[in-house]
Amino acid sequence: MAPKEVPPYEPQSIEPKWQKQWLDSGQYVTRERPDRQKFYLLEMLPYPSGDLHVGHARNYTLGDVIARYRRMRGYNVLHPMGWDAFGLPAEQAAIARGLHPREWTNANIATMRSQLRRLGTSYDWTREIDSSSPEYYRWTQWLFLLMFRKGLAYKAEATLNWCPQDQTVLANEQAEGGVCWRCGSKVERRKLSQWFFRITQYADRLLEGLDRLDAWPERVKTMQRNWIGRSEGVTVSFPIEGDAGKIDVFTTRIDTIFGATYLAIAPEHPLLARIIAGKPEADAVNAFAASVKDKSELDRAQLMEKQGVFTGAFARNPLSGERVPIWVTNYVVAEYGTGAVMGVPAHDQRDFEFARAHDLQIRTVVKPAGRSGAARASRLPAAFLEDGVLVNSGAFTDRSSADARKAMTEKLVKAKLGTASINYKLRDWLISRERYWGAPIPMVLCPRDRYVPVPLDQLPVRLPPSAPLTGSQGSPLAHVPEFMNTTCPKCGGPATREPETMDTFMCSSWYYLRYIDPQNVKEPWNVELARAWAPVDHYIGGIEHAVLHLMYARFFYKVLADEKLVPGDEPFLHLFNQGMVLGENHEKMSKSRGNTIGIDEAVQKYGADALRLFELFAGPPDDDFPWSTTGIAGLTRMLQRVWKLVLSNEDALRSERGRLANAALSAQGAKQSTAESALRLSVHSKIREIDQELSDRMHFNTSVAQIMTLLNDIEGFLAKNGEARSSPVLGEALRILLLLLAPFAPHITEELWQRTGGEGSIHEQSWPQADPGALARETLTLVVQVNGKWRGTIQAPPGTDEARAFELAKNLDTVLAQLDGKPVRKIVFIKDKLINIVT
RNA sequence: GGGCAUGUGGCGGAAUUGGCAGACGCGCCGGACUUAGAAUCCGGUGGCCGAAAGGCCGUGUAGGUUCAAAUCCUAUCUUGCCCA
Repeated sequence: MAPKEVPPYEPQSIEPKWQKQWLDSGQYVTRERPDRQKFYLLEMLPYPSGDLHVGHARNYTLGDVIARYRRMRGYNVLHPMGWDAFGLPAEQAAIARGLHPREWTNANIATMRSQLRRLGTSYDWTREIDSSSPEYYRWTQWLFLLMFRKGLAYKAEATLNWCPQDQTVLANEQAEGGVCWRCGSKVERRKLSQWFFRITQYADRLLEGLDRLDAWPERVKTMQRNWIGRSEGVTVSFPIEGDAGKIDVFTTRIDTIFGATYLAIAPEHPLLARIIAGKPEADAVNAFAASVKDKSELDRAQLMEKQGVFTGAFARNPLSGERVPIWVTNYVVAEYGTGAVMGVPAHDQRDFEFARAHDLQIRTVVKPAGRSGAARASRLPAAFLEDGVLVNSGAFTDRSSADARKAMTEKLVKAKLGTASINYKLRDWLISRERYWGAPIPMVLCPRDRYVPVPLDQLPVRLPPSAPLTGSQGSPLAHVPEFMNTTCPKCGGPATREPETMDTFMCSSWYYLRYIDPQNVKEPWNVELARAWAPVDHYIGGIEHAVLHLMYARFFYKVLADEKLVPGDEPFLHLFNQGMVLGENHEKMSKSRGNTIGIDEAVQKYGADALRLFELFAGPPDDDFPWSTTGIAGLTRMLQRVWKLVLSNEDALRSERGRLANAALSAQGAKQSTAESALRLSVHSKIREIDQELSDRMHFNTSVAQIMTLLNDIEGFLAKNGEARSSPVLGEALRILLLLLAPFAPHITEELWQRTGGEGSIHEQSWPQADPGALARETLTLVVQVNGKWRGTIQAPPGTDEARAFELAKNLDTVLAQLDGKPVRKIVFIKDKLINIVT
């Protein structure tokens, strides 16, 4: 039988056809199916920037492959999509172009939604959410009020991070290293009254939960642990000389207190003004403090030189009784700990550098265990940071660091000069923003009743349709009288609304719960449904949210768990951080570098299936890889070969389908030719290996390679066995090829399934099962080594013993030549694998 | 400075448990088809020696453990990330 003429493969026409069909038929709408095991698969909520490139396409493709695979495996899959639609860029665009943020956002959502559909993703679009819609932010406000009721939301004045570019305050996490997480501007310090969430109350639980997240990348957990920054130590008081006050310092190394030769305090320290009052040093101190305060946190953090001035005041060391000078320095930050540290130059590197620069005493009080005599301080090249044995420490001399810490703490506690305490780097989460495009904070300020929450039945507090957007002058809402002027829900008197909006990280801290019950108008979600679906089984997103979104969402979830609104206490079981797609020049893809490849462009040129395959094939999903124009062309070629192969051998596929079950094929194994058995071995071993990747390891690059190999094997089989075109083994191979390829390239497989008479959608078929009969081999290839070097292979039936293998091996010419009559000293034999002859 | 990653052909990468290094793809070389090209198909493709059979070398570098090391250990360098 001559190969049939086949029509050309035209992704541009078949792909949109199936995308429409899938959407119209509601094939991917998720229904409650208590009879099936649930699988909640989620990619991080995207911000509708309206600008998707092939790098963004990568994690949606990864997610879609998993979703399609799990459905074929019989899971009830929840795979939703929505928009993190509040946020600054919409407002900036409004200022720059006079567009309303709503219009700009809607246009971007429309673009991105169509781009995602054009990729062939299988989202349940009936659950789509828009965090900037009143139907959604009503519940964000509801959650704010829940926090308020639980005493977890409060308003307080503090010195905060202010981004001059974005004209708003930022949470600590969002100003890491002193720069704005969004725009990279240097952050300024401003004293303002703002709303906070008491995330610090959950610090220990956030830490403890990390230990149970086995399926999270270790580095994300480490980053969260570092950010929370728990340290155990002592808060110890240094009484100020000639003053009733005292300076509290926190230290994890109380054992070094006898080496404290000065105290360093932040320029913002509350007692500073008092201790310098009337002193000759006052002017110099004030000038220095002012110059430091002027600098941004970034400048302060990056300043190599440790600067400071003496205040003229002294304090008393509570254990040694020694008099220590108090300095104001630029390296102690008011926000951390108590805003003061004890300077122990011999045992802290920063103190060491500072002491060197300002000629302060360096006194060794801990020496390495087992060495006699303290090193001479003047000759120390650096501070000695480790634990050891105490010297020069009064009654504590000769004790170990650990011992001394215990004893000193006890003594200080008894004397009421210290307390054992735990310090965290984590600060409370600042959630108010001076911007328009966000969810209004549902609080009313009444002259009589102070802050009064808006009653739940009055939610949502709607954003006014417009507000003056200038990018300056504080909260835009404050300039909208219709919004601001209201009545107090408590006393009915005139009152004003809170003019600030919420951090958009609040919207994304709970959205995965809204997908579970997106149309609910009575509550944010139904608790029973949450029990059925939460937590998210597999979460895919970028490493940039390691601390931000992922910590906020965990905090929310724990609060909700306390309220019994969700099952368990961690929202995301398995976390996956995908790598980046770099430009063809191996640089990060960005507009400014001019190396971006848009989704539309790529789909137009190569088709969605080829794009998806390339994104998966180019490398393991957690590594970066560069875009390659010739690389993706190779995937188009592969799809063309699949197309031709299947259509020109349609008859084999049709005749096999439905008539011969796997079992029947296996039973007639004896009747199969060697070539047929070899083909079945290839087919069924691919099932097994692809299965393992899709459910465990997620290295889809090797799965795609397996499918390519299978394609090569089928073509090779046909090239050598032209007469086998009607073989049921060929039919089975083609059917399984299509099924295995379906999650990766959903359109071409759907089209071929239909063209070859398959019933229903290929995506609703069961995933193929590897047939153990096909995997059983008559002979295996054993590696033969002489002295650990490869010298050939032998064919032997499974279970061949050492003696027989040695017989076969020593007859190989290459082995004979190597043995060369030398006596065999030892044989290493690994059954069914290898024999190594040692001479 | 500390911690965690990372390093394999011309390129992307594979080798899941210590057991044939380089699967699969790209690129390149040769051939078929073609007036020619494109597309497609077939063959080759780590380096060195060799007509071939085959041999030697080879996973950043230097050591080590082992019958056997890309894989384990020690030191060191590169690049990246996090912390300071």
